[in-house]
Parts: sequence; structure tokens; C-alpha cells
Amino acid sequence: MDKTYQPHEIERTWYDKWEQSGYFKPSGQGDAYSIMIPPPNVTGSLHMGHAFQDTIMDSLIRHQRMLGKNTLWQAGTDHAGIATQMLVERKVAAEEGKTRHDLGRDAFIDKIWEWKEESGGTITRQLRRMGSSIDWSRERFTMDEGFYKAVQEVFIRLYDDKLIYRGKRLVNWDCKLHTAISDLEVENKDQSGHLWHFRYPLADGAKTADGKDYIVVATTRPETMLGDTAVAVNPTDSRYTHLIGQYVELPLVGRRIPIIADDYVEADFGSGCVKITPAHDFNDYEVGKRHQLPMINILDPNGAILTRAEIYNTDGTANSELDDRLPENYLGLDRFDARKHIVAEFEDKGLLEKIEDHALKVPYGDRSGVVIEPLLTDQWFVAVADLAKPAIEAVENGDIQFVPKQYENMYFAWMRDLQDWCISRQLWWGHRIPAWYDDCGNVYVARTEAEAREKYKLSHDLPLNQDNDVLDTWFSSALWTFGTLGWPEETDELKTFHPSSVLVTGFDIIFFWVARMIMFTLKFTDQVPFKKVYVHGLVRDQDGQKMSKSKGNVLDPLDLIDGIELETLVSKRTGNMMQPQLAKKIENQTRKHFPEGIDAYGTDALRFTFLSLASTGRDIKFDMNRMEGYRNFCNKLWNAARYVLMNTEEQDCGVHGEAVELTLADRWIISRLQETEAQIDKHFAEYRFDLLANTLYEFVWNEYCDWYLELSKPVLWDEQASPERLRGTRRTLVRVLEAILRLAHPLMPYITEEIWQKVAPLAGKQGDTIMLQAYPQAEADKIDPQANADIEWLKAVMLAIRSIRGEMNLSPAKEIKVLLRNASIEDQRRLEETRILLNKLAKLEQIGLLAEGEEAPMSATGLVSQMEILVPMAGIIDKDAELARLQKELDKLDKEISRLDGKLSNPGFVSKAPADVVEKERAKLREMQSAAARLRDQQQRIASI
RNA sequence: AGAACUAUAGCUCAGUUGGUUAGAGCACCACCUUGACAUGGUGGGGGUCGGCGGUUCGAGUCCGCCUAGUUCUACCA
Repeated sequence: MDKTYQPHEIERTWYDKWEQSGYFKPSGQGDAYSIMIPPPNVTGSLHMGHAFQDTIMDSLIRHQRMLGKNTLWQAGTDHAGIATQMLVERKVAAEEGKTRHDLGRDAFIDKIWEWKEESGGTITRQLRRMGSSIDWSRERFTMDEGFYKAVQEVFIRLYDDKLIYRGKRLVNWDCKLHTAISDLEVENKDQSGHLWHFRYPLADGAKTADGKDYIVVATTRPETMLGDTAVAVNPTDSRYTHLIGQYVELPLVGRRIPIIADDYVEADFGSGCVKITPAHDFNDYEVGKRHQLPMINILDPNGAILTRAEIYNTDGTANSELDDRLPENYLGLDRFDARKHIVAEFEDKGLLEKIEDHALKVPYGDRSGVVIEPLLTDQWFVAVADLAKPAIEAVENGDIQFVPKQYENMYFAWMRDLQDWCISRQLWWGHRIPAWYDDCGNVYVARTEAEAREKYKLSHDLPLNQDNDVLDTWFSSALWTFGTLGWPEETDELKTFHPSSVLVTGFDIIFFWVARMIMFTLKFTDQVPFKKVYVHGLVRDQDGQKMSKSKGNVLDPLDLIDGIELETLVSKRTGNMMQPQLAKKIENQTRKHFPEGIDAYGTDALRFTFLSLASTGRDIKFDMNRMEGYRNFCNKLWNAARYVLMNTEEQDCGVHGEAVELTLADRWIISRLQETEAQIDKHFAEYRFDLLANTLYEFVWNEYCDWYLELSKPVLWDEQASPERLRGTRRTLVRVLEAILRLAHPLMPYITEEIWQKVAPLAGKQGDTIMLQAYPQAEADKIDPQANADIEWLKAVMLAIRSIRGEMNLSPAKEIKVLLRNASIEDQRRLEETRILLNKLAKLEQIGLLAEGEEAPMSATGLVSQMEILVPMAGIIDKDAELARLQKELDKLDKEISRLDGKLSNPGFVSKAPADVVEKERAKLREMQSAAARLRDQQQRIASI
């Protein structure tokens, strides 16, 4: 083995071997355990969030596989309607100078499929590098034929159950992408804007209370005034009550619109009068419905002013009574240009009362980055009220449990205030809506046109056209757990692996995905999609900032695995930017944070880092220093293995059950191994990967390496040692290491497999891979409290001696004598048990007891409970140094003694605290007082030299 | 505006149902290349647990208020 851990050397080959051997597939034996990967976007590449999430899933799956479960980890990607369409549109524009309309729908979709074949696999290749033990034979894509069947089936059944309806509604319209998007895809940003106060002349000679012939409305969006259909006031606002039912004459347009009363209006905001534009504002839309106001749409799909307004009645039917003409000078003007012109025209006409600065939230499309326009359009909706109820109950009654539990509140809060879900998108890429229309606009929903004719008993020659729209990507993602297992067929996979065992996901998509999955899955399978939802935090950069391309703080997990040069990293981060003006800033940041570029840390260290960061918080700040620490941990494990192999390979390790003698150290490490296994088991059950990683780290480094390996040396190097003793030590070295490897394998698959291949035979284990070995289980009868206590004593003595050495500046190479004063019978027994170890490890010339009444030589002193450790320092003692050392100890003790004293002289504590707590405190006090007395004695002796 | 989460060493984080002298890693200081490992070893320094109040014999831990940060939801035209 190499002297240092070289991740590249060992990670290269194992994955292919595992995959080719079919180890990732369900074994077909044992209870089922399944995880469906949250499908990453097919356009994407693996980011830190994925890598984090995948590490957790892989650890769970590998753990369960080793526990003998029939495990299925199924992966796939979603087609990401908007993102993919945009990407390919840009590509086609760049390469061929064509728009998708030039190509036509079918040809464009062919382009997308071509692109998907070429580069859609990026993320799955990266998943492999992470060591993810996914059953690739079951990889799914949401646009697969089979999956589309499930999507159609769901749509049709929901429609037939009247849970899907079509209607003209106000939706969030993206003027750039020309499609509706859901509330969840809208980002509201704070902006400073203006509040324009306009005068609306009163019609029919009406006057306000103070005698004016106009009222003032305020708006942040002047351009929408062309579509106003009322002015609203609060019914209790005495300034305006006499005007309710009167009319104003809408400036620029000349339309007569009523003054109505509605509680929505707050009298003390602005002028107390609100213009109502039902076709262009969600609040106004509601007001309009309450007052049966017509809806006047003035914008085209680009957000430009229409030549003729589209006017609808409250029920969505076309209104032909009202005048649909709009002022000609605005025709075709973009909404923001129109705004300027309209304001100017109000000013010209003397109708602009004032302009105020105003802070407001502006909705932006999270994909397109343009301002979202509420627009009246025909869309398909899922009526969610009936679906939500069982979905809420499933969490309430514990069929689905969130970990950590607090996220259930987030889920409930959203589910209890649910709006109908707009599922149609005006895109080409996606699942086309299985609905056909005749020329009269009647709707027929079926799998195919032929089926529609049959289902609705239509004649052959009735012309039918399929709906042009596609379904929201999240509609299909909602079927992920059962759609990927072959539903609506009743497949064996569906029976075996559904519901899935756990969903691992970030809290940011609880609404988008988790909630909708629960609703749909319950509706169609009468099963929950998963029994647990493990919600993890989001990976952030070293400053706690969200990682994003535009901030330039993204890290590619593969760069952490393989390493990257500074220059390459800089150009990677600043290349192909949406906002090139930020490039310089990003470059500087990058040079500051990674002056040397990034080292190669390997997959195992990266995984271990992710796991150790997976605590219950919402933010996971990624810390390169921590990863370096865990890379070092890999090296530690590697070198421990080297040591073990050097001492066991081609030696008698008792593989065939030969007689062995187990030393105290052997019994101790075996005992501690059981306790560690039990701890790890608990942490897995509670999804506390941080504690799990820590438990393993501690055991490997602080117990196995720091102590046990050291304790094994005096045995292995003792030429007098019996064969049984040697065999026992070798067997323990190898067996404990082998168990460590299995314990660690779900977290660090590569290094453990690599080492295990060499160690397993020496431990009497057979098998081609560690992946399929049994996960270590604690055996209670191997826990040995006596051995634990004895080794703790040994450690305490060693630490006391080392501390004296360290502080008295005694060279570690110098052999010293040690005397024990006031050693109990138990201390004496332990001394005999460990004498050889102490001599060797503490570099002692000798260690012995100071007889009762015997005068001690000048010594530095340490305490192990009541026993004094004396290191005679005749001639070389530094009086002041030793006095200072003793004083420091004493100060610490005295502080604690007075604290305990105070506690115990408090009558409240003595009478009310449980007796055992009081007794414990008393014992502690006694011990400390006596320790302090010993140190004071010693202090006097030294002082009197 | 409402809600949630977070606040513990210079940094990144643990700290179970309240009860050892509040821990780890990194960083820092000193010493050490010893036969697994300098990606290492040994010793050491460093914290009023965000602030104020309360409950309790006892609070990092429970409750209230405040401050700061993050996020979500809803928004007044």
C-alpha cells in the first residue's frame, strides 16, 4: 500500500466493477427498502445540493442493503419544461439562427430529443462519480413513453372525477416565455417605485364632500387604467358614501365606470379610492367577482397594449356590449412604455395629482427574469381542496412522518391554504394535454383522438384539434414514486417497492413537489408515496450565501473530488455568464477564497464532509477546512490499515479458530466496538448523519488508532509473547479493522472497499465485495465494563505522565521513573495488568509503588483520582515551573470546590434535589478537597527545597 | 404584517428527557521526524453559551420579551 492515501488510485475502478456485477440491483431477498431520487432537471449538472442529497441517499441505501434488505434506489431526471425548451431554443438560435417557430413544433421537439441524447446524461455520469449505488437499469425520465401513459391516465381520471377543469382565469403570465407559471415560480422582489395619484372626473356633475368634481385614485401601475371597470371605496368611509353608485368617467378612454363599496379598500391608505382592474390584478379580480364587474384585458401575450380590448363577463364569457376600443396612441406599446405615456398624458390633461416614492414588491419569473403579468387566459386547473384533505390526514395520523418534525408545520400551513393549481403551460416541450376541441370549443378528454370520438360518441368527420398546451412539469413529477414503477399496470415492482421508504429532499420543494406527490399518490394508489420525509438543509458557501451561478460562488462537487487549478476555476465561474458585468467581482472573490485553487480530496472525503454537516439546521455552510480534515481522516484510516496489514499479512491471525489469548486491550477495543456499533445504529435510525460521522471518526481515530494500535505494539514487539497472545492481538487488530470498514462503508464506499479486499481474508471473511457484507451489529455480551474501566485508568495515568513531560519540558525520548503514592488495591491490580504497556508507551525506565511512610524524592506530581503520580526529578526539577503548574491545578480545583460548597450548603438543593444527585455532588466535593490537599502538600515540599 | 429557523471558542459545528469542571474539528502557541501516518504525534491557551427577565434547589437546555441574521408566506392600490 502507498504511504499516503491517494483517492484517485482507488476510486477509478470500483464503481464500474460494482455496477457491472449488478450489485446495485434489488437482491430479491428480504424486506423491501426503496428510495426514489428526487429527479434532477435534465438540463442540469450536479451541484453541491445534489451531491449532498445523493450522499445521504446512498448512505441509507448501502446501509439497508448491508442489513439484508431488498433495496431499490431508483434514479431519473425530469424534463424541466421551461428550462429545457429555453436551452434548446438558444442553442438552435445560435447554431442555425432559427426560432422554434421557424422549425415548427415537431421538428423542434426532435431537436430537444437530440440534445437530450447528447448531453442529458451529464448528471447521471456525475452521480456515478459520487459512488451512488443506483439501479441504473431502472433509470427513468419523465418524458418516457411509459411515464407519459401514467401522466395521461392521471389527467383523464382527474378530469372525469371533475377534479380538473378548464377556465378563463387570471394567471401569472410570463411575457417573455409566453406561458402561465405557478405562484411558486414567481419571485417577489422588493423594489422602489412610485405611487401615481390620478384624478378621475366624476360623471353626471357629482361632487365630492369637499366640493371637487373628481376623485383621486392612486396606482403603482398606471398602464392598467385602460382596463379599469370600477373605482372602489370603503363602505364606511364617510367622505365617499354619497358617491357610491355614482360613476366616474375614465380619463383617456371615456368609459363610464361605477363607484362601488368594498371592504378590501382601506380608507386611510392613499386617497381611500382604488381603481379596480379585474383583468390585471389578483385583488381586483376578486373584487370584480364580488361585484359582477366585467373584465377588460388590454394586454397581448407580449405585455403590449392591444388594439382592441378583450372584454369578458364575470363568468368568463365574452362580453359584446361594452365598447372595446382603446386609445389609438397606445396600440402595440410595451407595458412600460405605455406607463410613461399614460402618466404624461394625465399630466398634460391636468389630471396628475402627485407622484410619491413607494416601496413595492414586483413579481418576477424565476426562469425568465422578466416582470410577471397577471393575465386572463384559458388554463387548466386542478381543484385541490378534495385532494388536500387526505394528504393532510396522512401526515396528521403519522402515515407519513417528517424528519425533523418541525417541517410538518410548514406542510400543514401550506396545505390548509391551498389555491387551485394551474397545470397548463404554453410550451411545446412536455406532456401534451390529452384534450381535443371541436369547432364550437367543446372539450373531449381521452388518451387519443380516436378514443375521444368513441368515449364521447362523436362522428368520424367532426373536426377535432388537440389542445396545444402541455402540463406543468411538477404535474408529472407528482407521480414519480408510482409512475416510475409501472403504474397504471399492477407490476411486481409496484407491489414490492411502493410506498417507498423515505424521501430525501430539501425544504425548498416541500410545496412544489412533496405536497403534490402526497396528494396524487393517495388519490391513485391509496398509498402514501413514502413513509418518511427526511428534510435536509441547503448547502451554502463559506459566508452562508446561497450558491448560484450569478453570484459566482458555485462549486462543482467533481472539482472537490478531482481538484482544480485556480485559473480553470476562475474561467469556469466567469464563463458563459448571464450578467458579464459581474465577472470581475467573481474573479476577485474566487482568487481570494481559493488562492491555490482546490486540492483533490476524493469522493470519500467529500461524502464524509457532507454527512458530518447534515445536522438538523436549515443552512449547511460548506467548509473546505472541514473537508481537508476528513481527507486526513481517510489518510488515518489508510495508514491504520497499513499498520495492521504489515503486522498480520502472512502471519497467524487465528483465522481457523485457533486458540487465542485476548489481552486487556483486545477486550477493551472489542467492547468499545460494540458500543460504537450501537451508537451508529441509533444515529442511522434518527437520520443524524452528523453524529454518525462523528461517532465513527472518534472511534477510528481516538480509540482504535490513538490507543489500540499503540497498545498492540508492546505485544507484537515482545519476543517473549506466547503464540496465543500474538494470535489474539493480530486477530483483534484485523477483526476490528474489518468491522470498522463495514461500519464506514455506507459513508465512504471506495476506501473501505479497497482496504477491505486486503483485510477481509485475514479476518476470515469471504465475499467479492464489502457492499454485500452484513452490517456490523452490536453484541451486548462483548461489552466489558471492567476492561473499559481498566483502560480508562491506563489512559489517565498516561495522560498525567505526558502532561508532566510536556509542561516540564522533558524530552519524549528520555526514559523516566514513576512512583505511585496512595495507590489503592484496585490501582495496584491495574498497575500489574498494564505495567508492560505503561513502560513501553510512556517510555518509563520503571514504575513502582511508593511504600507507606516512605519519603518521596523530589518529584513533579499528577493525580489520578486519589492516586498520586510522582515523576522524580532530582537535580533537574525546575522549581518555579513545577510550582506554577501545581498552582494552576489548584486554582482550578479551588474554584470548583467553592462552587460545590455553595451548592451543598444551599438547603434548597439538599432537600429538593434527588438524593443520588446530592450524593454525587458530595462525593465529588470530598474527592476534590482531598486532591487539593495533596497538591498543597506537594507544593510545600517543592517550595521548601 | 405574520410565521418559522438560527444565535455556543477566531472559524465550521455537536451538546439527547434541565443535574460531571460546556465538547469536537480546523486555526493558534510550544515541543517532537519515534519502526502505520508530518494528510502525523504530544502538551497547551482560548467560551459571561446574542441580551434582559421568569420558572426551578439547579438553565446552554424550559417560558416570555428584546436584538441580530436567514428564509417562507401574505401583502395597501
